[in-house]
Amino acid sequence: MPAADPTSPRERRRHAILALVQRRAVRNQEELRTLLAGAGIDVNQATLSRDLRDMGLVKGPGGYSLPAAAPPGSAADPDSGTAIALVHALREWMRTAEAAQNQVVLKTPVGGAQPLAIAIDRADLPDVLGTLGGDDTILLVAKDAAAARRVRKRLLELQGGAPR
Amino acid sequence: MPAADPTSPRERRRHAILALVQRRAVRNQEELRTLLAGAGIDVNQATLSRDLRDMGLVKGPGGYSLPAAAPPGSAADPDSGTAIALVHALREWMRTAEAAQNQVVLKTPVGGAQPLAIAIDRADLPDVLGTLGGDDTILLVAKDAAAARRVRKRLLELQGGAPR
DNA sequence: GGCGTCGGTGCATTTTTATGCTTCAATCCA
DNA sequence: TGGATTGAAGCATAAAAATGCACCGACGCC
Repeated sequence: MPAADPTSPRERRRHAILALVQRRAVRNQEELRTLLAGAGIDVNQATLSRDLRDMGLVKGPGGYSLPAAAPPGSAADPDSGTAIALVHALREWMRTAEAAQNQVVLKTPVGGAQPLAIAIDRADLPDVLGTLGGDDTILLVAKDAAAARRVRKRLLELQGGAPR
Repeated sequence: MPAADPTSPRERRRHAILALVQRRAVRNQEELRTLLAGAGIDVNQATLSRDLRDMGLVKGPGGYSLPAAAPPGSAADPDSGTAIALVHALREWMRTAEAAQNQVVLKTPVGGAQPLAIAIDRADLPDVLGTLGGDDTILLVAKDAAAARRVRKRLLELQGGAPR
């Protein structure tokens, strides 16, 4: 299982994608492919399509970008696939989870915070009042310390839990 | 010039699109077409593509959605087309602009606030510290009352200004 | 060491989206 | 009223993105 090794080619590539997309407008996958090639990363369009999807990037009139983390109850897809998506995202990105006061701080590899934050938002977990995703850190806000601890526990369970 | 009449078919359609997209996940334009047809609105895929672009909707793994209005200096496309886009957006959506204290309140038709807010964000206007888009209202925050008045004036100029 | 499993990627193809060009209806003058 | 102008929208097609399938290399287990 060649997976979340922090320096796997896959992860390097995704970091590069993230950096590119934040720096300049990237209008399509072919353009992205060229840019990556310039950075010595060769990959085909199919893989980029999958990367972009997995990273949660969105495509708008101005090219690809990170969606801002939305407030938890907002218009997101209501189907129950979100739970599965969350488990996936947690396994892929969550490195640590610590509760502090009424907050939970999650650490992720660089670039993982946004997609994970989005997955958490969409899952609309109880006790989670709001989500704030940075680059490699996510801050979850809960009502009080007890709620924060519950959230942390639940995330860790989900990550470790049910068979893949 | 069959344009921004508040009840033009075009505007009705766009409101319907907005409502649909907020209510459920719409994964592609064909699906959107079917949904609209169910609401008695017949339109082809090409027009939807243009609607979606003009409204500033983005497509992510979960379907189409409104991008959250970002803070003004954030990662957006840096090319100068933004200015033109802003003029377009203003003409399409801005109904009124009033300054109050250090703020400017813009009114738009229902559903116009998000796309216009985004256009304003991207244009990165001087004096604009932040933008908050609702459904038919946008709040711009400036440093002080004088700055707010300048912003309002500038927006009105842009809207009325240069030949189309 | 051989074997089965699994994730990741490429290739080929389908599906989805964007767009050039055309038509049509509404508006504005003269 | 007649003619010019303009924007919206359709049709056909090009461009871009998603995906089924196959392969390959890494790893765990026997």
